[in-house]
Amino acid sequence: VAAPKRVNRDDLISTALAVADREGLDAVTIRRVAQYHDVTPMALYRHFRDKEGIFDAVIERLLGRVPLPVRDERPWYAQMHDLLSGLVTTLSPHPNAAPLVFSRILTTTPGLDITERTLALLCDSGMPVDQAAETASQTLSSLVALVIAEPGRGGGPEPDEADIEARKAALLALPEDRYPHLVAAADSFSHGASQEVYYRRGVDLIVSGMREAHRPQDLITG
Amino acid sequence: VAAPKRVNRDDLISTALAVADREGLDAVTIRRVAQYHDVTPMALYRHFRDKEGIFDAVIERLLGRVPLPVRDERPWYAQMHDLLSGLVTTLSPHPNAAPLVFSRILTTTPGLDITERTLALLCDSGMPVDQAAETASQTLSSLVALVIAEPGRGGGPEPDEADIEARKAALLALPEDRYPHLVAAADSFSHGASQEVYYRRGVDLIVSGMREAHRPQDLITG
DNA sequence: ACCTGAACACCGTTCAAGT
DNA sequence: ACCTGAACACCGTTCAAGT
Repeated sequence: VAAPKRVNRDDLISTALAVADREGLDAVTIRRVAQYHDVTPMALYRHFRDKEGIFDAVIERLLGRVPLPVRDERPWYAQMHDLLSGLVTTLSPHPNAAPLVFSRILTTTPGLDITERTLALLCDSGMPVDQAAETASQTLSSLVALVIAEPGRGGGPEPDEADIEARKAALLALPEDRYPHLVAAADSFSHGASQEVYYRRGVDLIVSGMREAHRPQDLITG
Repeated sequence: VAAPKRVNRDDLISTALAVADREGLDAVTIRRVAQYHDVTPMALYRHFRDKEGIFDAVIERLLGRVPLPVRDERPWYAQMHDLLSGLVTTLSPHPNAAPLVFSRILTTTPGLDITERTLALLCDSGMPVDQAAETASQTLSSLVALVIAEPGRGGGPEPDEADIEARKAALLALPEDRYPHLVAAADSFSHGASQEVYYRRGVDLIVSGMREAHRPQDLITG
C-alpha cells in the first residue's frame, strides 16, 4: 500500500512555480500539477481553495524570500536601494510568475511587510503618508514590471537563443528612416547589457525619481 | 437571407476589449466573442490567427490611440512628459487589458513608434543608445505597471464600491504595531487621491529618474 | 471568401463516495 | 483527514464541409 499522505502543500507550490518557470503561466494547471504528484486533480482542493489559491501561495513564497534589511543610520534612499534590489533579485529568476505579484502585494503577509518597510523609508524622507502610499505602490509595481520586461524575454515561456536572435533580426529589418534609434539599439533590446546592470539601473531610476518627489513645484513640464 | 459578411474585424476587436474591460481578461474567450456576434467560434479564425492574434489586435488598437506629439524646442524631458502622459491616459481606462501590453511594445507598429520616440528623446538628452534602449524599455513597462496597479483595483474584474471598502477594512484591521504606516495610509491604498494626481506623480517619478540617469557615478548607495 | 458542424484534447470545479 | 471517480460546463483548435 502507498503512504497515507500522498501530497504535501509545499511540494505542490514548488511544482507550480517550476512549471511556471519552465513553460509559462498558462501551463500551470491543476490537472498538470496533480499529475506530477501522481494524484487526482481533486486532491489539490484539500490544500488550496482554488487555482487562485495556488498562485497566492506561490507569490507568498516568493515574496517571503525578499530580505528586509536591518534598519541602520544610512540615509533613507540608501536603505531603499537595498530593499528594492532585494526584491528584483528575488523575482528576476521567475519572470513568468512576476505578473501574479501585482494583485498580491497587499494581500500577502510578506507583501505587506515589504510595503510597510517601503512606506516607512519614504516617511523618513519627510514625505507625507498619503503621497508615500502612492509612491510605494507605484514603485513596487514598477519593479515587478522591470522583471516582466527584462530584455531578451517576450513575456511567454523560456526563450532560447534562436528566439532572441529572431527578435533582434526583426528589429534590424525595420525601415531605418522611420526607426533609426530602434535599429541602432536592436542589440540592446534583444539581449541587452548584463542582468546586473539592467536591474541596478532600473532601481536607480526609481530611487532617483523618489528623491525628486519632495519638491512640490512642477519642475518638469517646461 | 442574412447579409453575406456577418462579422467585421474591427467590431470583433471592440467586443474583445469591451469584455476585458467589464469582466476581466479571462472572460475574453473566442467562443464568447463569437456569441456576441451571433456567429460560430470558428468564424473568428478567418480574421485572427488564434487567440493571441485577437489580443495583438486589441493592443495594436490601444497603442495606436497614443498621440505622438509634434517635436518642438522645449527640453527633452518636457516632451517626454507629454509623450508618457499620453500613454497612461490612453491605457488607464483599460486596466484589464494593460498586462497584454508588456509583450507587445516591440511587436506592434504603434508600439514601435512610441518606443522610437522615447528613444529619440533620451538620445537627445545625451544618453548613449544602449543605455537609452534599456531606459526606454524600463520606462514604458513601468507606466504599464502604473495602470495595472492603480489604487482601488485588485487586478481582477471591475471592483465596485463594496470591494474597495473591503480592501480598506482589511488594511485597517492589520496589527498597528507591525504595520503602523500601512494602517495610517489605508485610505490612500484603497481609493487614493484623484486619478489625475496619481498619474501625474507616476510620470514625474519616472521622468525625474531619467534626468538623474546621466550622472554615471553612483550617487545612491550611501 | 466567409462561415458552419462535428470532433478532439484539454480546462476548473461540484458532488458524492471511498478509506 | 485525505483522496478518488464520475460528471458538468466550459475552453482553443483541427478538419472537412457547405454556400
